[in-house]
Amino acid sequence: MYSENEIILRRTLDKYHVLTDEEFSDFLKVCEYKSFSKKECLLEAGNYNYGIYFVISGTVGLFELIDGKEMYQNFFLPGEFANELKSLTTQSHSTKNLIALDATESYHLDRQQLLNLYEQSASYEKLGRKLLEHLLAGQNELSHVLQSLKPEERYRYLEEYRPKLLNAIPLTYLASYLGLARETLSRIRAKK
Amino acid sequence: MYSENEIILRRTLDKYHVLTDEEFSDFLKVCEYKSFSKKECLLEAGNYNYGIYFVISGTVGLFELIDGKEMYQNFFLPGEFANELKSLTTQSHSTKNLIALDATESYHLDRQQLLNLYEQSASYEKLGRKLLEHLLAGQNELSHVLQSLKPEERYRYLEEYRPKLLNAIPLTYLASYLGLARETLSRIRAKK
DNA sequence: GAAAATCTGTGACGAAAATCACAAAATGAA
DNA sequence: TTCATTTTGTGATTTTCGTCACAGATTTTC
Repeated sequence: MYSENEIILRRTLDKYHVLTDEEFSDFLKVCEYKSFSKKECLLEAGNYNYGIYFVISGTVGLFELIDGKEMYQNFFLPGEFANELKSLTTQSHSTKNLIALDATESYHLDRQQLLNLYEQSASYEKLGRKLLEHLLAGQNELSHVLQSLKPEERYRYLEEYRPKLLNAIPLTYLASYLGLARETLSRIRAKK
Repeated sequence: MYSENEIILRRTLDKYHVLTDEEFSDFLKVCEYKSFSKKECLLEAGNYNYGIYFVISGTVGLFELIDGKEMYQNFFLPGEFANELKSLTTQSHSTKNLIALDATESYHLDRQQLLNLYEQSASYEKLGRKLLEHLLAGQNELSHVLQSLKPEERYRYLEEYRPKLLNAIPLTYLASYLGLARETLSRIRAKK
């Protein structure tokens, strides 16, 4: 009936709001399977943003080029929705890049088709709202970590709350995510 | 017909999604006018979170006590929705405080009544979703500022994108918001 | 499997920011 | 107004972290 990947997607959506079979079936129609090889861009700076990606397998990074350096602002693991929200909602060109950090499988959800869904039923609005609530809570927490925690505490925070990132992501990228120099993070990890 | 404050509220909502007169009228029913004197708490750490506040006049700060120090994580000015989202959505006790930094007028929007509205019409869901999109974009930006910008650049960011905060909020509180020592921010402001 | 590219570890060093300390200024309360 | 409290400015000192440099390790590419 449903493929393996479709079941994973549904389980993920269920965490936010349970769709009926019919609603989920319509939802699947806006999903287009796309795979990316390592280092391929899902969204490139300067380009228009056509939607978001549900990560099935692999890893996706969000970064911005600042003084020629790739500053990572977020990471998306399987079961998460990789996005660059600002350009998506304002319909402007993105200043950031979404890049596959490993070979990655995804469903692409087209922006306009998502908007159509929103008009179709309050169920999709609710799903979107709850997903956003979840994303915002996470982003609040990240800001807090950066505002108040010392380098070592930031690392401990990752260990405790986002341990999967430690294995999946090169330390170099994690450093920019945590607002630290690569060497500092390396030394923190070295002791103990 | 509508009071001054109700018109301000409506104009604010319109920025996200336009409600019909009837919808807005129902919306007003969940709004309860509340005023706070300076230093009064809208939400206290340890307490249950009963909703969000639309700021009519004054200033509201969101802070968390860390090692006995008040670390400010956000500020809300007139026309904004003061909130502590995590405890609101998870229905848990708040670890943070919402406090009036000046004499403040607000509408309190009761959590359960908001949930009822969501069930009533997709229009409210859409409003909530769009408001959340806006909040998330702002929070993404703040994280970026904290991840990538040096102290002086953080101050310039405030000057450029949130200049009202510079006047409305004591420098001491802004320092924690920007992840800096109070003295550092004072010196940045001193030169030039 | 060899070469290239990327990523990590580690020392030395310096710059930047945190901390400490205290005085001055501004604000608020009685 | 006066006193108390809060907020801000500024110097001296210490600490932390970023920067630079380079070697070793790991991963990718062909």
